Amino acid sequence: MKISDYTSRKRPGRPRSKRSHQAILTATREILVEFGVHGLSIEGVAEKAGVGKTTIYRHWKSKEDLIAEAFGSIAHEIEIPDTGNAINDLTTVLNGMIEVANDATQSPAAFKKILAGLMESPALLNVYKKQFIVPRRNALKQIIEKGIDRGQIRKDIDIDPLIDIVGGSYFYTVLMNDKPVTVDDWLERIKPIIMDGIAPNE
Amino acid sequence: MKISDYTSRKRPGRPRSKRSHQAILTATREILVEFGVHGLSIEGVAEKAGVGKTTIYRHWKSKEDLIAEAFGSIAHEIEIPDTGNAINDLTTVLNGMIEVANDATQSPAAFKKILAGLMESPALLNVYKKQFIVPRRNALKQIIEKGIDRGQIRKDIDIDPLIDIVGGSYFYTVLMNDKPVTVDDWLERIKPIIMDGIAPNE
Amino acid sequence: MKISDYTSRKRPGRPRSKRSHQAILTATREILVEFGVHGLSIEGVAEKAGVGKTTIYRHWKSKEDLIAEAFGSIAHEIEIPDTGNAINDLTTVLNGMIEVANDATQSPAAFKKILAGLMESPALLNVYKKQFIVPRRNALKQIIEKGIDRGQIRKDIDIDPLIDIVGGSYFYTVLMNDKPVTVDDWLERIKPIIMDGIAPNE
Amino acid sequence: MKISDYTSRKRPGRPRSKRSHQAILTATREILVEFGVHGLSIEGVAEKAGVGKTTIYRHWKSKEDLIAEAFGSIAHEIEIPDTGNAINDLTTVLNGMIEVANDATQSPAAFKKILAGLMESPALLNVYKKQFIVPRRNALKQIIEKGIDRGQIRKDIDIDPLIDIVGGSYFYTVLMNDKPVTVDDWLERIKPIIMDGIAPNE
DNA sequence: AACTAACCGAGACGGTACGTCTCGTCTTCGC
DNA sequence: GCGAAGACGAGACGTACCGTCTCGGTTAGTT
Repeated sequence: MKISDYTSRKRPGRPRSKRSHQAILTATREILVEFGVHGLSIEGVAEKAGVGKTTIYRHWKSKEDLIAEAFGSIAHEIEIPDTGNAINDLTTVLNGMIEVANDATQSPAAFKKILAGLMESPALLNVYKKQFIVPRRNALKQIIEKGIDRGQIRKDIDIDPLIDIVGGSYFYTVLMNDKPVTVDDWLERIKPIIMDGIAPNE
Repeated sequence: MKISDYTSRKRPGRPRSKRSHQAILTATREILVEFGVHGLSIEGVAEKAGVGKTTIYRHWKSKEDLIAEAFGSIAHEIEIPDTGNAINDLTTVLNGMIEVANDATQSPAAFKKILAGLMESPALLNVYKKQFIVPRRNALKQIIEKGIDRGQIRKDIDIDPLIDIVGGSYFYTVLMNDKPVTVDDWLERIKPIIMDGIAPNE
Repeated sequence: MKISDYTSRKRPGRPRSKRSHQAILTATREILVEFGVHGLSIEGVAEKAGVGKTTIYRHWKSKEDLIAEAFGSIAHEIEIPDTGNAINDLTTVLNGMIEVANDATQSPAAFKKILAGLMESPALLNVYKKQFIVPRRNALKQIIEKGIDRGQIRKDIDIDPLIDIVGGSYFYTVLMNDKPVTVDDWLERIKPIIMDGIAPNE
Repeated sequence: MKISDYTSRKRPGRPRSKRSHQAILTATREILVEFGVHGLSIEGVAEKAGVGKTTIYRHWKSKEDLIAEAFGSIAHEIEIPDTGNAINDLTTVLNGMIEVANDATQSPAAFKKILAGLMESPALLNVYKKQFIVPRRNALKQIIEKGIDRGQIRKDIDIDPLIDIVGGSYFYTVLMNDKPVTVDDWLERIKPIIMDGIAPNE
């Protein structure tokens, strides 16, 4: 049983409080957005959530686990678009990445701070990988593969490195720029270079 | 005057001890390599360097400042190669980036840890930018420009985004992979995609 | 509620540890005896007591408060003798003062050091007054008053100044002599002078 | 040569500055009066005197030595009165002790603070003994002896304990009272008790 | 209805590190 | 060589959090 599986009702005794669980997650997310990973302390979360520290450690086995779950609600799952046009679908997914950075946290600077904070430990890095990268990488991959099938993208393309390039440039742009990432900052600038690489050979 | 400008002999009183200054930097670098930014404490540095904490705070105004300077000696300046062949020169610089990651710190995992640690604060991020990115970006830029002049690289290329892509993918590869970056992991994989974008149109 | 009132079980949360509380007091007393007020540091107490510094600050709001309480267990309360003979009773109390100096701290030099240390601050001086002087002064006063009633001490005596003289000479003897105070050093020497002043006029 | 013997002009080089020496003593005395022994730091003295710390340590080998000398100018030497009336002479000397406490330091509270501070270390205690007690004890002793010769004081008196009682009660009164000592507080209160002990038996 | 197991909050626990302070000493320059 | 300025190693200060532990008191679902 996962430590945070508070819903499981096999075991005896008083069940975990959903209210507390939720309050902790909310407090965590708010602190994360306002102060970043760095400025988050368990004691701070406990106070903000009106909860004992023990309760937090009962639900999550570490600070990192808590942050992981809270980050999950920022970089939520995505749907994979399928309009029949691979280029459009790619653009949709990539735009979605920008939106996460700018919208999900209210303040765009917050996303940068959080992202940077996730580098603090291998565990948190894995959170970023699992919660953010993997779903998007999968989406891109599927779209590209479909695009290749449809002849919209040239078929000798090496998909994984391409996605790494896109993901890396996203990551880099988010972290290194002082301003929030915009479509023009990132997508429009990399497009010409990437496009040459994926445009179907005629 | 910078707080760490211990050499300036305008001011009266006992001059800052070069020996202590150096011992602190060395201790910092060693701790950084072994334990990462996260595992570095001022008290640890002081003890390892055989120095009082006050001396550290006298030379650097914060932990970040100290790390910045110590990082500088890991990601040292580079020379810009000029063999007449832009592609070769680019490869040299990019190989150099891999070497920094793998050699400068003895342990390749260390570089990943340090790099991640530098994301902890905007100040440290700037250190990475200034100490690592800017010199390499400048090198790449010069080489590309010369390559364009010589007709080795097509001239409608948008240089800055291209370099961002390369830098981002480097950064991403270093951080996201569990193993040290190798030429094959990174350079050989991105080459085909990048090359299509820069190869001269004939 | 006093900060050190760890016994009160009105408040929620884990109760203060009596074991730690006691260990701190013991360590404090031992350090006090060995090194004096001057040589006592909170960190030293914490280490000797096997306790975190925070625990000390949780139980006592300052170093002075801690010393005050620790001193209390050196200069403990006294019982007021009542044998019917005021002169004997006085002698008992005064001998008790000598015993405190010589016995309670194991080493007589220690009492001198501690007493001197208590002069360091008005707060500590008050501790001495409250913990040491006041109870003894009260005892002497009661005995003298009873002695006057019984006609053992002349009734026109001015009690307070007399006690001041006795207390002062005690204090002075403890502080100024290099050796521990003995009955002969102090009590026997002042007796003739005092006695003349208190012997009943016939 | 005493370390503070700045006047000696045997040795080569720049002579010690009387100006600095004096400034240090003055600053010390002023800080002593205002903040007590406790509140005096060498760094504070250096700054107030406009002098380097080294200079202080060149003139006095320790903080205690400096305080000793500065205290000397507060509890200055006394003259031994000899009016032919021992009781009058005693009163003069004792009044002088009160004056030292109240006048020499401007603020009477200061004397209490300084006196308490002198208990901090055996060295300082010796300063008090040597600078303050010994001269006054000698004066009292001489006067009493002359008084005995003249038949003004009874001759079976034990002089030393008597003086201890007087000195102790002075010391005690200064330290324990919150207000400055006055003639009435101290001298007038102890007189009746002491007098009975010294009045000549007729 | 009583029992019991796991929850809850509050807050204490031993620790580590922080950045600041002052100690008494050391080291340089310029008079 | 003295005097000033100020750096030096040392170590204590009181504070902030860490992750754990310990209370009295809930809150279900068994018996």
